[in-house]
Order: sequence, then structure tokens, then C-alpha cells
Amino acid sequence: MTEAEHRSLERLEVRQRQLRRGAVLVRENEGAGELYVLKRGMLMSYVLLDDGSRQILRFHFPGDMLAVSGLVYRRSPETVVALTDTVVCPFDRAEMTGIVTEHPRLAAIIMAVNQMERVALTDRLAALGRTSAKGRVAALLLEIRNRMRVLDKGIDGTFTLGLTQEEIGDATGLTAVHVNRMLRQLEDDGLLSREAGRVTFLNEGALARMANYTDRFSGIDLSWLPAAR
Amino acid sequence: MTEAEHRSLERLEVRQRQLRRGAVLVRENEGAGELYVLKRGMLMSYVLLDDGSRQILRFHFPGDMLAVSGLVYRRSPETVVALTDTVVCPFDRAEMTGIVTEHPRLAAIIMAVNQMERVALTDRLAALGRTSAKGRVAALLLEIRNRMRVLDKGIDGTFTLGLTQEEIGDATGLTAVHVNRMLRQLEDDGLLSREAGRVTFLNEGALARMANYTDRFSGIDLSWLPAAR
DNA sequence: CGCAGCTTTGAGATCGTTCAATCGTCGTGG
DNA sequence: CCACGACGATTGAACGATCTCAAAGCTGCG
Repeated sequence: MTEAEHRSLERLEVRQRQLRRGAVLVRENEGAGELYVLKRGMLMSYVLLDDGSRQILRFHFPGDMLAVSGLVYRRSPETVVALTDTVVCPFDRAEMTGIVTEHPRLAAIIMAVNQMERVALTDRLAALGRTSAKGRVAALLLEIRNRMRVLDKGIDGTFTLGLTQEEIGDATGLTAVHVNRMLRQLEDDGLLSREAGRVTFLNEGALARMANYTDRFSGIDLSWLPAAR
Repeated sequence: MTEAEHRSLERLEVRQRQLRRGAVLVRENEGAGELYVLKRGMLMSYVLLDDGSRQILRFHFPGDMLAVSGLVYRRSPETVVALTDTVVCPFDRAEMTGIVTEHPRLAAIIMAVNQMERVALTDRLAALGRTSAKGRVAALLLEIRNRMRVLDKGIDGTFTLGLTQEEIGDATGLTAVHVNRMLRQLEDDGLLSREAGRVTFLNEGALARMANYTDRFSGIDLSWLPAAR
């Protein structure tokens, strides 16, 4: 990126807000208006259904933009909550106007990132619609580990999940009880081991196969991006 | 939109291609490169899993852009197939470069549409993860009817679905057999009636409630869009 | 020490699938 | 005009995956 592009993005990060684990950043159905860049920590967004059940839609990692639906909807379609202590940088959606106008290439990059997020969502949709409980849990573990590894190259087969089994269930469309059983099965099958919240992959290939997991990080091609202004 | 913006968009539609029902526009894992604007007809996109099962990800209606993942991925992550006879307008992704550079407001509008699509996907995710089979079928019917109504104001409680029960199943994560039973139940419950492929909603409120359906068409706010250049 | 929240395990109930058979419709070829 | 075949819709019966309910066990924290 050019100097000017960097300066423009940094303008989104002048303010900072700290959140404790469990703090709500945006609440479903409440007025949106502000967007955020995630600086440090991990969050999730979810919706609540009429019967009180919860579907976790996405996990957020540093570098992600949060509450982007505020660009379109007057009220947020989803709740965003901190899973760890986090630092976010709020900015007004009017800032977006400036970026798009002055830096077409940044606009294009944002569109590209949107597509990647969309594909990640469709992968999860296929998992919920067409794979077994065991496969879904495996897919979630792989996805989160891979997501963490993008930012921390040191992570390999062992990592700290940082989710309760109830949260895993709400992300995969399962019950906490059944998540527990699936984790035990994966362990009994010799595919992973667990201790004190840390997960170790023992047979990543087999996990990926049973999860129908597709790596989307390779195969990216951004050659169409416009030149920097 | 301004004159110039219209001209720019029309440049995407200079070429036209006709497709028969069943024709494949883009095949999963094959080289992408071209994007499309859907002019007439209806398509779907789906992925195939290792065990041969299929998850339908989305239905496409006139005005939609198709195969947009070609902006990012060298190989298409999904297959796109015509559900009716259709007309699409192929354009090169390099055209996108021009639009983003010359018309920031169009870039912003495209970003807004992306968000709306993303929210539609998360609604389906919540449906697959956390609602009953009957609710999912009802949600699909409502979604498609509402989508059709955007383009054809004449449509009310009665419409032609144009999907087989197997397709409904692949979209909702169910078996064709079970879709059949759920449709029968919805009928027996007095919520809808069917004949010759046409569906009539008899109690739309109850359908929406059982489907946990949220109307996203209202509540849209695009006031942040930059001025036209 | 004692509570609160998370994990673990068992037993039985439910929902959705699988397998198999029948029926209807429509287009094709004779 | 009719027979045939393909495909989709429909229905029944049995099976199996996942849920629900209930009871412990574990861990960290005030």
C-alpha cells in the first residue's frame, strides 16, 4: 500500500475503546451507525431466535472490520460481543465515504475482503446443512486455528480455543452436550487431544477430510486491483 | 443515479449470453475470471461435498451480479446453474477496476449490496443451525416469494416456486422426502395450499413466526453514500 | 469453604433420514 | 393414439443421529 493509503486507514484508528471479555459492542436491533476496526482480541457476532436459542455467525480477529452492516441497516441485525479482552477503534461510517472517494484501490480491497468473508459464510452454511456433527466441530476447530495462524505464525497443531462447549454448539448448530460427545469421539479416534482448554491436532489430514474442509487462503488472485492513486 | 453512472453500468451489459434451464454458467473449481450481471431468469449456486451431497447457497434474481467470487479466487468456490431459461451479461473483472476508479458512489453501492447479501446468508445460517425443518421450509418459501416480489409487484400470496422438492431440500439442509412431509404439514396446518407447482400463503403471519423470518427490506439507510462524481 | 459456571456421562425421547414402493405427469418414439 | 421411460411427488416403516433431562464432577474465585 502507498503512504497515502496507509494514512487514510490510520485515520480510522485514532480513537480506541477497550472491552472486557463478555462486553457487548453492538446489540441486535439497536441503532448502529458506528463501525469498528478490531485492534486486539477476539469477538463473536450472533443472533438470538424467538425461542431463546442463539446462532453464532462469525468470529472476529484483529484486522477485521466490525459492525459493517451499520453501512446499510439502521438497526444492527446482530449482536457483537467480546470473547477476550479487546481493543477496538470506532469510526463513523462517513469516514467510509472519504476512503471510497479518495482511494479507489482501498475500496477494491474492501470489496475483495467482503468476498472472502462471504465465501467463509457459505462454507459454514454447507457445513451446517450437509455435514455430521463430528465434522462440524472439526471444521470449527480447523477454521479457528487457521484464522489464528494468520496473525501468529508461531501457532501450529496446538492452540487455545478460548470457547466454551456451549459456544462451539451455538456456532455449529449443536447442543453443548453433543459437542462434548463429539470432542470425546475425535479424541478417541486419535484425531486430537485436549487438556486445559488447549487443543492439539494429531491427524490434521483426517480432520480436514471428515470436516470437508477447504483451504481458501491459497488460490487468491488480486491482480485486477486498480493502481494506487 | 447520474447519467454517467448509468452509462458505466450499461457497459457491463454490452454482451449477452442465453442459457437453458439446467445449463452450467460456472463450475466449482474451474477457472473463473468472468463476472456476470443477471438480466432475466433465475439461477442458483451450490457446492458439492465429498459424499456427493449438495448445499445450495443462494438463488439469483435479475439485477444480481453472479460469480463475483471471481474477483478474488482463481478457481470458483461454487457452481452456478440456471433454474429457468436465462439471459446473463458477461463482463471482465477488469471492468470492475474502471467502475471503482471512476465512480466511487457505485463502489459504495456495491459494498452496500454486498452487506445485504451477507446478512441474507447469516439469516440462512441461523435457520439451518437453529430452526426446525418445518420452519426452514417456510423460511425458504417466504424468502423466494419476497425476492420475486421486488421485481414483480404483481406477486402477492400466490406464486410459482419453480423448484423441485429435492432442490428445496438441498437449500434447507433436508432430504427431499422430509421436505415433502413438511410441505404437507404446512398445508394440513392451514398455513398454505399448493397446486401444480403454485404455492399460496394462507396465513403469512403464522408462517413468518414459525420460520423466525425477519424482513430486512425495511430498515435500510444509505445516507452515508458519497456524492455522485 | 462454598458457590457459579463449565464439563462429563447416562438414559430415554424426538426429529429427520434411509430404504423401498407407488403414483402421476410429461415428452418421446412407434 | 398408445406404450414406454424418466423424473418428481408421495407415503410407510424402521433406523439412527441428535436432543432433552438429569445428575455428578471439576475448577476458579470471592
